[in-house]
Amino acid sequence: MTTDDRLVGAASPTDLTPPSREHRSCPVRDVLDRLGDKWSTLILVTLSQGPQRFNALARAVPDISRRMLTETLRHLERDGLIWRKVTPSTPPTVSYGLTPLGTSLMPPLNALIAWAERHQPEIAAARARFDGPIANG
Amino acid sequence: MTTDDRLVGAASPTDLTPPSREHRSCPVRDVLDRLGDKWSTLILVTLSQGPQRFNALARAVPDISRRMLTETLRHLERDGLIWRKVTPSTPPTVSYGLTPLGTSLMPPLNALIAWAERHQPEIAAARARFDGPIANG
DNA sequence: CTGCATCCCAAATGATACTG
DNA sequence: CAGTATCATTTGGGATGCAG
Repeated sequence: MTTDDRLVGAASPTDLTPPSREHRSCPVRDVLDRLGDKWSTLILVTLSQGPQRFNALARAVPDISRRMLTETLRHLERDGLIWRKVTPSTPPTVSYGLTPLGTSLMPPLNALIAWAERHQPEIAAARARFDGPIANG
Repeated sequence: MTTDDRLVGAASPTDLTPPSREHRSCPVRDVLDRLGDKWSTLILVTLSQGPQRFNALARAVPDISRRMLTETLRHLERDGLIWRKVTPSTPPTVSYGLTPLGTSLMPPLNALIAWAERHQPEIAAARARFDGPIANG
């Protein structure tokens, strides 16, 4: 086995079921895919600063459409990373915030963000090196 | 400012350029998006076990097509996370491996994977709680 | 063995209008 | 205010065949 079992949803050694299709059952990939879905990380980081209402989030995450905001919030809520509280006033207000589970995700997530920040110059340099030769012929 | 500046590509306080479009210039989001592109993480983890040849990677990452494997490897190479070495034999062989930069990404990445593994039961439970009421009416 | 080009379909996402 | 529904577009990604 050359691939990390944690990421491909390895079957037990005695289970010879061919992995030809539907590896989606791997829980780790499941979580990572969610974080990679373009908006989740941004929303989690925003909420890590404190609970926010729907429109506040929409304003805080500039390019997101209400459709995507709603959908992403639902996913995060479903996974137990954020809570949703409806105050039945008129007009009704809905606020969102991190759950303890969501809060526990922030340290590793921030570590990744810190890595990205820190190594951004190296990445930019690598890209310049990679892209440059094309211009030179 | 309610949103984390690191993730929305904040301009300097004196730069009032409206952020209405094209936030893609944020380097941190740029990196996170790359990690979220479904295959990059899997390839990085596989390569963290040592250099691999193209077909070995194709076999190690079960569901990937050659097209996606090539493309993802190119992206990672461009970003300086992996190297690519061509041995001009017949038939030619090409091997890939982590660069020091790529290696430096593994600790935070593994931390995130560890979080996902560790909290997977809680996430599954949260989903069951969220999905359950639908069946109950 | 590697990898690029093409075709094609499915999923993701934005825009917009409507509802409670 | 906080969504939901629909439409149109963009993008991701698989299959396949060709080339070095």
